[in-house]
Amino acid sequence: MVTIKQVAEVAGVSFKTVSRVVNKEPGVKPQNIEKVEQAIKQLGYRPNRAASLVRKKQTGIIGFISDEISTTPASVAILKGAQDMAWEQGKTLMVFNLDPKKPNKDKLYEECLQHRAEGIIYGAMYHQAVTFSNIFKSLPTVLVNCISTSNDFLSIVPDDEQAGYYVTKQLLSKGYRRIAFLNLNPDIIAAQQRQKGFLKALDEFGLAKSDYHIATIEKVVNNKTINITRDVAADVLTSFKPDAVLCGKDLAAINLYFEIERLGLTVGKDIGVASFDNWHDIPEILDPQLSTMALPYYEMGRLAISKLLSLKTSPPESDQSVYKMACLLCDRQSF
Amino acid sequence: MVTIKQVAEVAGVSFKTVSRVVNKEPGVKPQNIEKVEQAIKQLGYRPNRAASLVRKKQTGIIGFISDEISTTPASVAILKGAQDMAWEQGKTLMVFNLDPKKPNKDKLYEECLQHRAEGIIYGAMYHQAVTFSNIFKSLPTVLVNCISTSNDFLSIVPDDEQAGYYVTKQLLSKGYRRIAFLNLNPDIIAAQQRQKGFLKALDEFGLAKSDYHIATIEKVVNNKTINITRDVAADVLTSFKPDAVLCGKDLAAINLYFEIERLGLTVGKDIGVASFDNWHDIPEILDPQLSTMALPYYEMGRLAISKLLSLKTSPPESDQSVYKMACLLCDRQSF
DNA sequence: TTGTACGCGTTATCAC
DNA sequence: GTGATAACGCGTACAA
Repeated sequence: MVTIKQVAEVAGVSFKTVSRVVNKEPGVKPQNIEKVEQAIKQLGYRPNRAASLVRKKQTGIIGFISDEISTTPASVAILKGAQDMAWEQGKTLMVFNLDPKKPNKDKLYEECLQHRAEGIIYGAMYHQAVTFSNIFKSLPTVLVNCISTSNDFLSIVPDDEQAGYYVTKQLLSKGYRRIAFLNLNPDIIAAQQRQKGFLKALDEFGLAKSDYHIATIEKVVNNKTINITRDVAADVLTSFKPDAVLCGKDLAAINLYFEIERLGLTVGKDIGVASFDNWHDIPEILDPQLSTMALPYYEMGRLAISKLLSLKTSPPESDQSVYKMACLLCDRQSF
Repeated sequence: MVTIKQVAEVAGVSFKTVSRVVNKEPGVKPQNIEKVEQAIKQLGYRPNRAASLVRKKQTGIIGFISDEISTTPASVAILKGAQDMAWEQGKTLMVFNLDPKKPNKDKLYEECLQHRAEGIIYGAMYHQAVTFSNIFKSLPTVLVNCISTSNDFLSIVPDDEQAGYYVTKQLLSKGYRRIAFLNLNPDIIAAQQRQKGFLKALDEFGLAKSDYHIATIEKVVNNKTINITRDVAADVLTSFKPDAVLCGKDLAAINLYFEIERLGLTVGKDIGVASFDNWHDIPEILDPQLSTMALPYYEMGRLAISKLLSLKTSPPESDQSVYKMACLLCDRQSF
């Protein structure tokens, strides 16, 4: 490997001058800059990142630990947001994924420490509460899409209550008055908060208990969540007869569309449909295209980096701060 | 930050002995190992990876450059496979994503070089031909899900021809004799190769031209691919009247299911459906569940690392080697 | 504007 | 078994 000294020799200057050119420090004769740059090109020199990191106190590395990257697009979007923002801020993201077979957060955190990361982002695949060991206190840490069970980290989560509230208000303001909510597993945070928002919106419009219906489209069997949208939708559509259905996730909305068509109804005409996620290409492949509350994963990833960087300059106001990010409605044709 | 020397002082040994313990080198008195480990714990010492990398020749770092991580699950699965295999081999993956707005492979490659990566994996989101500059020759490089336009890199791609051939044979052996192939954009490699396999299987069964039908479900307008499955399916189903449909991707199979139901037919009973991808949760959310050719992205990621590591010990047999990985049928209930 | 001496935290060599 | 000492490639401080 070519070193700074070899470049110096070829360029006919001291290696320090080369260092100055490489790091764009001011105060080098243009003539010498030229000479050095020529030598660099000629020899194919690349700065050795590791060597420079030893000397510098700031490594510019941020560790990103993800709880499971493959199953949902959520963690991917978060990662992308974080990566983009990190890049813009001149930082490098080191990404580590938990092994789903034997998840060991501490081991990955250890890895980050060894790389002298300046901070850690922990991203979860769905909005949940996670328990962290004390080792996580070693560095500034920001949680994304999850909160800590002991409430001691800065967290960035989607504002699921706002999402439930907003989309319900939109349905109501378009005239729908008999809404069924096919919610996710009620044990998860998102489901609880969305339901809260849903009820709040209904309440504001003065709707009675008989005007809405809430059902669950997920069943947990042996720790595995299974999707029962098809059956639940069939039941709710025929018995409750809603004029609009709010669905817990875009994927399940596929099932819902099928049931609605089977009953001879048309989505967006006979019955309104709204959903949550804005999951990849799903909303656009459906006919009519699905109006859905987009979960702001990308923006959450971006914000995580900003917050992390500002954490380092100014300590957090309180031990617990949870940033709830507003969700936007992707307005299409389903209601 | 705690250094090896501080540990040595606390443990009452020389810093080289600490280094030996940390790196698990043999030849240290058990007594001293104990002392050192105690001191490490007490001080909270973590080895400085950067410093170690300066001295070692092998950095253990592999660069992973992905052309666009967010749009498709493909690159995510490839990444995960690569990450798992790298971890098993004691290597660290440094992940870089191309900026879709201004993709600059060379810049990211440069980054990898500066980190003294030992090799590079370049992953694409769909099976395509990519052009690389000469800088990519600097390190052992393996391409995944793409080939080089100049055929000078080891590539790992799905065997789309085999996939098309295999799934068609399965359809035929189940008795289907009038098959429509709703293929992807014919400009992409996957579409071409699958069609080749499709035709080969039909030929082996001695089917005439009138017994099959090929249509395209993607249209390119202003460099944007749009999905026209719904219309194409409606047309093909009513005019050609197939007894089975082979669909280019799971997402489009959703549209196909809708059209089939609309015509009063039942998937898996009146008409067989097969597809390609095994895209996340889609095949399982459909009713009946979709039988589809799984693209072996995860395994491709794993193989990429293996091949990369073996490249370093033994140079490639020839300049161009393309590994085509077989696709497996995920047999469910749609045919 | 340029160069020298030194140190960063670690691994490698070799003598004890 | 152990520990000086050198070396890795580079940044910092300061002198020239």
